[in-house]
Amino acid sequence: MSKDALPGLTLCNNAMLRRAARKLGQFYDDVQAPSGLKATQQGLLYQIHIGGEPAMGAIAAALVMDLSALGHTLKPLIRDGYVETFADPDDRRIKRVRLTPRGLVKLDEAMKLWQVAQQRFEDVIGKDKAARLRAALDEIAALDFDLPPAS
Amino acid sequence: MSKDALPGLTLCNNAMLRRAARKLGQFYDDVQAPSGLKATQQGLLYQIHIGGEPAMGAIAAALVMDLSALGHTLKPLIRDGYVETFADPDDRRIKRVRLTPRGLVKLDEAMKLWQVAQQRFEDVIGKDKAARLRAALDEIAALDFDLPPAS
DNA sequence: CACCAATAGTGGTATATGCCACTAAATGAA
DNA sequence: TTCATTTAGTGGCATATACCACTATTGGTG
Repeated sequence: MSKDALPGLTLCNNAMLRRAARKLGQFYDDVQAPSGLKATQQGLLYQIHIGGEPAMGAIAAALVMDLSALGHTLKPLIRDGYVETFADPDDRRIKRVRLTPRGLVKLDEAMKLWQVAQQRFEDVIGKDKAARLRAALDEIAALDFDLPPAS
Repeated sequence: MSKDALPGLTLCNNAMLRRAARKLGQFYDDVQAPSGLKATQQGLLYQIHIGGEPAMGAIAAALVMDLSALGHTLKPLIRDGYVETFADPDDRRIKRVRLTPRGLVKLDEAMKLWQVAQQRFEDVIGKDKAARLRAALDEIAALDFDLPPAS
């Protein structure tokens, strides 16, 4: 069997997803670079902002992200003074997160650039297609792969 | 706790893409774990396999990945003896990559698990929808965001 | 030939993410 | 109340990825 006959990685849903994520991530990062925030950081700040002093676990769940990964990602943002954490008074296991005033300003700044990137992407790909894509991606993020055997 | 009233990050194409990539990546990784390879590594081995001793730059281009990122990602695979590199005799700047016999065996093993993950995902999401999704993702990976140079 | 610009990779540094082992705090019995 | 269990985070380690500065080659030019 010749290698040339083998199907490319175009068939792998996961590989395609990652590849597109790299491409789009580079684009959004590029546009948002002047703010000093990566697109991921801007998204995280936004999530915290609209979350109402969310618990770390809540953020991680919303972003379908490992809790420890969230903790690591948060560190540069805390170091730079954009977010701060505090223990929930009713349950000291819970650590809540909020933006600092400085973080709020920075988020504002980054959001303006985000709009530019978002707009340009949708101009290029088409608004409808983008909406359909997001719907599909949302569905994937919500999937449950668990096999339904004994329980 | 439904904060779905606010314009969540569901609107950001990039955030949605990353989130779905995390989710799907975790699933594929999980299924492929018994092989000892991450899904990304399996994809990379596969790309090398079908590439015919590709140059590093060619791999990076195919995967829409930074060249230096590829170099770093390759290191564990070289360390574990799955791939090896050699200089192109006609152009010593170029470094070509190939699978070792051991790498080929490992790829075979991982591909069997990949099929399981791939199959299960498509069972859950629907084969048509998966195909359409891959097409959209392929399109994104091929986009050119450069502003028209107004020449 | 001598030089300079373009090309291909390397290494360092930083963020993004995941898993695992471990700690602390709350919970649910016994 | 006491103790096992569950829940929420932390820290360490490893891979994934990007950008930048730097090196080694190759090619084109005067």
